[in-house]
Amino acid sequence: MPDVLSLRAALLDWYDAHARSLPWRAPPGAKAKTDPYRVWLSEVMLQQTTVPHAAPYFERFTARWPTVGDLAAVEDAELMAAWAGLGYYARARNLLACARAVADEHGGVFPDTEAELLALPGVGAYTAAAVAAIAFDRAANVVDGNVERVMSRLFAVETPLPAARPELRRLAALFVDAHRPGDWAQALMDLGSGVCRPRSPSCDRCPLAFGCEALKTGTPERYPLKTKKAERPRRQGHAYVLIDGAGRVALVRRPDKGLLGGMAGLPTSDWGAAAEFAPPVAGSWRAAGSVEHVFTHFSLTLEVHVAAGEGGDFLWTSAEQAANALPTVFRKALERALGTLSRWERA
DNA sequence: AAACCGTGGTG
DNA sequence: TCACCAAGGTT
Repeated sequence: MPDVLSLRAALLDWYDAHARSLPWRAPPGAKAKTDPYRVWLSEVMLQQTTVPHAAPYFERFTARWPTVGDLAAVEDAELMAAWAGLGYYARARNLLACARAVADEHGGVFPDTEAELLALPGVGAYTAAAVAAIAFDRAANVVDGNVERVMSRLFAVETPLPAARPELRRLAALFVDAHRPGDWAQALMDLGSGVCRPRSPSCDRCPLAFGCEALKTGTPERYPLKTKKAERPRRQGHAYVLIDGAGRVALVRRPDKGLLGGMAGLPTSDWGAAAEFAPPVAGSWRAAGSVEHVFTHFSLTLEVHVAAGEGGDFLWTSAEQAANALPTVFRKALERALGTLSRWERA
């Protein structure tokens, strides 16, 4: 059994020397903690999202909305447009709901306990613990995918995920301490992302190698064990790009719930095993080829169609503004349509 | 509690 | 190529 105290000391020492510098992070041991607003915003953006993908969004958001009060005052559509491309759009809806809850119910100040944080929209067990530890120095058990992987390897846990979650959480709790809880959480995540990686872990650079049970087995990358995932079904659909004389594009606002909820979108058919061509308005529609997109739980082929037209119950938006406000699947379709149009015009 | 919910990088 | 993966939360 690895010695918890030695491992703790080794990882904190390693963090002091090797901590990544990130836009939302205070240096190791810093007396002035990061603004809770910035910690919270970064944690929400980083849910299931890589640092390189989230970082530019974080910079834009904090430049535009420096405080939680500024964010709370933003219009829904403006926030959804700013989130476009980051994915998991429920996060953006909950982000706004959370900012408004902090503004209206907490006097514009983030609560500093895990329980109160957990009650906020879009803040689950992980995010509540992370904000409590990093922004408020609370001894919270911060468990994310990195921590699960590190624990599963340190203790060579043979139970596969997701069944192993409770056990991994108990193991992680063994290390939680009132001494530097925020640094501890971030040290574990830096270790998980840079050293104890899912594939080809760098055990030769690992400060915890001396106590790692998985390393002793000779195949540390076997951990954590996982149960097989179901395969992704394939769906088909049509997307309709209607363009008026001023070069504006007809967009719709998608329903708040469900896939891409609350986002601007192109008019489309239903998506299923097969899709019927039924454009939203009559006109001389021309086929512009297709685009592929992969969502979490299905793959989609979208046949793109273009026509000239105007009026109707649409949000008429300049092509440039549309490209910036649309989720990626529709941005692909729009680019396909515009590229095809310019080829036709040259011919 | 299993299913749903995006995107881009990677080997 | 494509399956896997990333600082999860909600229903």
